[in-house]
Parts: sequence; structure tokens; C-alpha cells
Amino acid sequence: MGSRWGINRTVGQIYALIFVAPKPLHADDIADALEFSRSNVSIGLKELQAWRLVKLKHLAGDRREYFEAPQDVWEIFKSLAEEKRRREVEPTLSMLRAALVETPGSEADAHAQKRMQQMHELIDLSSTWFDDVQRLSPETIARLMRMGSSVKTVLDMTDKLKVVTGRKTKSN
Amino acid sequence: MGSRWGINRTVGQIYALIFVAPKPLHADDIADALEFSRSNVSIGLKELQAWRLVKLKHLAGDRREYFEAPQDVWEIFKSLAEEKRRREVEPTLSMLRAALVETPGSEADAHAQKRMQQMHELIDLSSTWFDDVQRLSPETIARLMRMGSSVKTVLDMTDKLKVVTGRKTKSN
DNA sequence: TTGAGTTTTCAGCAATTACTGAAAATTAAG
DNA sequence: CTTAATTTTCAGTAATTGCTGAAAACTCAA
Repeated sequence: MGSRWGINRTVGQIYALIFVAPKPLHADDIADALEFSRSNVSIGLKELQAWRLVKLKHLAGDRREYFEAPQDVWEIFKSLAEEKRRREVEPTLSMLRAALVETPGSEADAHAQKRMQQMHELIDLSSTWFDDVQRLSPETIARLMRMGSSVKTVLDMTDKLKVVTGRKTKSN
Repeated sequence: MGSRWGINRTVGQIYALIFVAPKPLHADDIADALEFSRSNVSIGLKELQAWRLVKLKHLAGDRREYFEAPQDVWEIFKSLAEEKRRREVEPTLSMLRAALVETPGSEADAHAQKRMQQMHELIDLSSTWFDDVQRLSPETIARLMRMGSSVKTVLDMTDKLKVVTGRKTKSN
């Protein structure tokens, strides 16, 4: 289920187990529950740590390493998005930028650059936007989301207000 | 580059070529340009059609099938999101729902359900929201995005207005 | 209806990715 | 320092996924 987030099946299973568990787990718990080899679990946990999806906990009087998932699901979502951005989005943007500074050698090249420019703009805009939104309080985000498409009405209303009071709109 | 959208390397390359090309291409063009076997290209194109990322075009006086990418990048983004939703998000939500109607057999089960409930809410909320936003005009979306986090100010302002005029807010 | 041009299918091979067990490394208590 | 508990590494193997060429199927013009 949902192995399309850049992590593979087993790592996903390990994460799911940690996510639903009522208390932190250690590697043997996991290997035991899922019937994976101990080494497989070790690698999986490393990967989950790299994605910052699990937190390492040391329990008093126990040398073993315990892992747990953040309690707040929105937190999880943010980590995932951040890592995905760092690993995939940013490298893509860099490559596009590199291609855009080349001098086009033909009509076709020039056209390709135009297309890459469009793609760059879209990706850049979305990721910057996501970054911004991420910084809002969870409540504000929830409010924004619950509004759905009626956000348009609010934007329109705001524009009108600004016109009336003689202020310039931010957009355009 | 960006093979994490659920399509593999070769399919990605095929798409990139079609995307930047100034005019529609046919399968042999692609096989030739990328040095893939004809069958590989055929399969790749099938997949791109399934994702609705390329459009089939029949050119007059030529029996071959030509393919091109939508001109509007936002269109591309929407197709991708829609398909991803249909293929990954919806099945995930169904599985979560199925797990949520089970009667928990233990404390641990009950806790697991609580967690799954949280996850379901988050995913459901985000995907419904995306659906809603998708229906806005490209300009409205662009405006919303360019606003970034200052959208909060607008929401706050709106709330105030509603209080003054005695109307209930939509949120909460 | 035939056949040339074109696309699709698929069995077999290649490449990649994932998993295991055993051994090595690390860690902390005694 | 030693030792036992624990984690990590890694070579070998298993499983999965991707690619190819050849043959089959399709399609349209004549």
C-alpha cells in the first residue's frame, strides 16, 4: 500500500507498523512481527530515519534503540514533502536551469527551452507555495482547506475591497 | 530525472522528448532518437496514454500515429494529479476505511484505528481540497499561489468582516 | 481480397533492486 | 579491559522489473 512515496514495500510495512503501534518499538519487535530478517529491518529503519519519518528513542534501563512516529499526522506529511522536495524537486529544477542557460543551437532547441521554461515556472511556483503554506499554523491550513474552492470568493471580495480603498492588489 | 512519478526511466525519457518537441512525433521518431527498441516505445506510449499525458494525433495523408503533449503545463500537472489520485490515493483511502469499520480486538487495535483515522482524515482532506482547487480557473490558482503565506492575512480579514456584518464564518 | 505499412504482443534474456545469514563493528555495563 | 548485547555491513542469492527481437495482429489503400 502506497509504495509510491519513494520508499519500498518492506520499508513501508515497517513504517506502518511503527505508525500504528501504541508505543515505541525496537528492531527485534519489528523483525518478529513482520517476519523480516534483522538486517532488512536495520536497513529499513536507516532509511526511515533518513526520511525523518521515525524518531529514535532511548528507553531508560534498556540498551536497545526504540522508534516511534510523530504523533501529529500533519508533521509526517510535512517531513515527507520536505524530503521529496530536497531529493527530487530541487535536482529537477537545477537541471532545468542548467538547460535554460545554454545557447540554443537550432529552432528546435529554442522551442525545447521554451517548454522547459514553462515547466520550471510551474514546479518552482508550486514548491515555493507549498513552502509558504507549510509555515502557516495547522489551524490556518485546515481552514484554508475546508474552504476549498470558495477561496475564490474571498479573493474576489478582497480585491474589491482593495479597489474601494484605493490600494493595489498584490497579484498581477 | 523525476522517475518517481510512477513511471519508469524510459517512459520518462519518451515523455520528455514529446514534451519538448516542436511538433507531434511518431513511434519511429522516438525509437530512433532515444535508441530504444520499437516495442519498448510502443509500451511506453501506451503507458503515457493511460496516464493521459500524451494526446494521439492523426496527421492527414499519413497512417502513422503521432503524439504530442498538452501545451498548457498546468493541464499536465492536473492529469498527473488526477491519475495519481485514482490509482494510489483512492485505493489507500478504501483500505483505511475498511480497517476502520472492523471491531478492534484489543487495546492495540483500538489505538491503531485511531491512528488510521487520523491518516484517513488528512489524506481525504488534502485530496478533496486539491479537487476543489483544480476546478478554479488557472488565473485564480496562480493568484492564490503567488500570495503564498499572505493568504492568512486575507482569511483573517474576511473573518473580521463577517463578524462585523453579523454573518457566520464558513470554517469551524 | 491482398498486401504493404504500421502497431502490438510476448517469450526469453538482462539489469536492477531487495533480502538474507553470517561475520564484523559498536556500545555500555561490569 | 572484557564481555555480552545489540546494530551494521556485505557478499551472495532471490525476486522483480525492464528491454529486445521476432512474430502476430491490425488497418487501410488499391
